[in-house]
Amino acid sequence: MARQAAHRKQDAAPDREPPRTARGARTRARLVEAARTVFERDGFLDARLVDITTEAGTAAGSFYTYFDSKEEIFQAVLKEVEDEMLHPHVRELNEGDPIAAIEASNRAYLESYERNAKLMQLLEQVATIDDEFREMRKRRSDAFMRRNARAIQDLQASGLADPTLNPMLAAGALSGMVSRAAYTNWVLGEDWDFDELAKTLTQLWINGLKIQRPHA
Amino acid sequence: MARQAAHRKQDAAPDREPPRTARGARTRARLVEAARTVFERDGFLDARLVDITTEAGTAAGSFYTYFDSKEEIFQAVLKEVEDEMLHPHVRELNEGDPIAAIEASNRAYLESYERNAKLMQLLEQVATIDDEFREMRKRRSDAFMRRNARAIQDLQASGLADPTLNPMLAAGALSGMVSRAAYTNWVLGEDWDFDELAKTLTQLWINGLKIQRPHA
Amino acid sequence: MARQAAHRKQDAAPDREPPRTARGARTRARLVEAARTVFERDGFLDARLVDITTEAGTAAGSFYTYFDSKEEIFQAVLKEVEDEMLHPHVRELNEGDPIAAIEASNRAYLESYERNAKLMQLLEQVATIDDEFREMRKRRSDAFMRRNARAIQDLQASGLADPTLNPMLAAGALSGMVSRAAYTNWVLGEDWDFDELAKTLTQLWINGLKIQRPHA
Amino acid sequence: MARQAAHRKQDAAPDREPPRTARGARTRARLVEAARTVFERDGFLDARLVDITTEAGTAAGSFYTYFDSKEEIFQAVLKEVEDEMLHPHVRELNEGDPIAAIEASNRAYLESYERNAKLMQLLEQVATIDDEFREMRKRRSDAFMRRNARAIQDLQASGLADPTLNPMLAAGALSGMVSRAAYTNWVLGEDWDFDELAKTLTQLWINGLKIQRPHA
DNA sequence: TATGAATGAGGTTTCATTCAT
DNA sequence: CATGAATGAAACCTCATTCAT
Repeated sequence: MARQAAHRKQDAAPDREPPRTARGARTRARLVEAARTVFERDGFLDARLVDITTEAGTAAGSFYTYFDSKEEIFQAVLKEVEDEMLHPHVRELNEGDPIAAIEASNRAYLESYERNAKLMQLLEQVATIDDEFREMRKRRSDAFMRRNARAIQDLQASGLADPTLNPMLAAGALSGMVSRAAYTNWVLGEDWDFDELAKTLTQLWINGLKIQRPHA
Repeated sequence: MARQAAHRKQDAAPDREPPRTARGARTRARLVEAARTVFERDGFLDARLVDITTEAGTAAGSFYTYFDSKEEIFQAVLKEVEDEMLHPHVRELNEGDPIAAIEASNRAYLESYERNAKLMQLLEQVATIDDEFREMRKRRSDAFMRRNARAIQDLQASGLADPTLNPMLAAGALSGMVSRAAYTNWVLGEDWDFDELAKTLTQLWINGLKIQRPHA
Repeated sequence: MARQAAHRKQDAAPDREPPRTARGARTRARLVEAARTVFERDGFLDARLVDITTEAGTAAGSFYTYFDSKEEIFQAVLKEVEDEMLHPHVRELNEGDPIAAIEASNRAYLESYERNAKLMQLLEQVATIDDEFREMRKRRSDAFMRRNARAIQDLQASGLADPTLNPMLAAGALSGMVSRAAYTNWVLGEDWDFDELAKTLTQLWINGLKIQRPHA
Repeated sequence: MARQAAHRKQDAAPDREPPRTARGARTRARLVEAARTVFERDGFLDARLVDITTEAGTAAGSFYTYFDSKEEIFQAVLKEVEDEMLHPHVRELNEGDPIAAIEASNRAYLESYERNAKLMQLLEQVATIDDEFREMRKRRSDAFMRRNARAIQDLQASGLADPTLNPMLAAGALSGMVSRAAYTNWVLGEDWDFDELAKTLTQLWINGLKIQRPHA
């Protein structure tokens, strides 16, 4: 296939079975690791399969023993690093202090973003290229948004947040604010101070929801 | 190629001169229009030069009479539609009612985004692909951010906004919130209600800055 | 293109590694042989890569498995036939009879030139086209010139050659005379008699240096 | 036509008639002058017709009002500078001192070569590319060779030159020696001292023919 | 005669994918 | 399972030449 068309939709991958032998597992693992290296270095588009196999120290043909396409190995890379890809969400919002919870959540997200900036940039790129991946990503975001929306609803029900806000939309918008700010800072290279950024985002989030400290 | 005369190489595109005849201007315009059609239909990556020339009804070679690359004609497309590409910014924040100004600004941005959703998606894609374009875009965003930051500072100085916020960061974050929400809605297809969205974003913006109505 | 990964660019060809399999070596050899055939038949400029791959019986793309450009495969052709590309030089000038040595050397050169006339014509052509190749060729000529110059110096020191001549320049000029005559005859098609030519050149060389038979 | 084939033989040019108007003559002259500039700067192969017309300050299409091909304008350039393209020949060999005549002739040739080095390089290039031009050049060389051969014959007849030499071959070889040395020096960039070079070549020529000063 | 844009044949180059060993 | 060479479909790009104005 010509290179320019490499990102076009391929037919659904029928969940390939895992390698049968230990050697196979090792080779596959090497390929996934190499793919991450190459993707982060060159971006998804500029990464050639042969770059990945070279980096992995395998023959070009071996790629197809484990993957059908660049998209597929990219999915495998993502699965490998799933834990590092956080979404901004407020954990345990109701337990104890909601403001502290929001702050902790934002800081955790920003720290993770900074640590994995190259990967996050990659995600942004692939999301603009590959429909399937874009939808996968949206599903994940939506899940987080719903979770945050529930937390907001709870606060509103407790009289601790602005009751005029649409919880779903507010959750979506505030999550977006944080992730966009992180993108601006570490992908576009805005060079904001980390603490300032965390503080400002948290403040805007809290102000935005008009969160008040619960009555003790 | 070795035989390529060295003196002819040009690194930076030295602002190609415009067509000298009416016919030339027409052809160029047809190409730019065709490019926009093809880009919006197929995306930047899948657009082939031959698609553009075919759409424009010219020979493939004519492309190079006016442009050197897909990137260059994309720039021309952008220039053509520059007015439609708004940035979220608050116009005339201090004259009269700042809340109304923010609301008007956000609505204008969202309307523009909705109208040009395909183009905005394209922008996002190209920004993840092409460094040069990414930087151009950042420069524009920064300009708007600074403008909004000044408006926020003025409000803070007048005692009408949360004085603890870093104006620059707040401006960046809130702009990002709006543009990210628009992206989520019209590119990722979130399908939020327009009025709800506008209202929520404005509310979050106002809450976020703790803006108060000026004393009459 | 902007998307070309920067780190992949290579300015100087970093000595491509040889094929790892026998099949690869065979294919490469077929390509080099085909290239020689096509170059000699069509000249360097008119030779198209597709002609070479067709002649070699490979796919067009296979060319790039082994070479980056027409220039590169031309170098490979030259390397293959290096032994046949003599420079006019006087071997073992001092051992025994210098006149016989000069004559033998000239005859050897002319015979080689005649045998490889097509190739020599090719060399002349490429030398006028490609700077890199021109310099490579000059380096080789210079080496031979220096060698002949030393021989001339020795003769001068022994009182057997005109001591007023600049050895370096004389060596360069006489070598040039021979190679130019060969070019005139077999490339321009002058159709001189081989023996006459060899005799005349040798005579002019000997006269030119005023070489005398050593005293027995 | 594709560029790579630009040097292929075109059908014989049927001696185009000269421009009818003064303006036409001026445009043609500008084109020829521009062609020389561009050819000397870029070489024959890398010169594009559009470069020439741009340099001449005319439209691309105007080229075909006066010439049919790059070859044709090249011929026109040559005609324009015919006087500067000397061949090494011994003028007025018999009148007075033959040695002085040879020296004068060689110096004149070398001076001309140095002055027009770029042009001479161009000649070499085109001679390896274009059959028609190669033959034209050979015809001219042959004429000079015959002239020199006659001079040599005269000297032999007068007992002033080595009678064992074939006059034609000797003339060809010695002319070739001089032109090759000039090429080596000013095209290949050997950087020999002019006077040394002239002296050496003359000495080799005289020695080669075993020329003796005529008896007064 | 001058203009400069339009044409398109013909080459080059890339690289995902296949396949014989 | 591993290898690495072979394939060929697509793209790109150039520029001599033509042509409408």
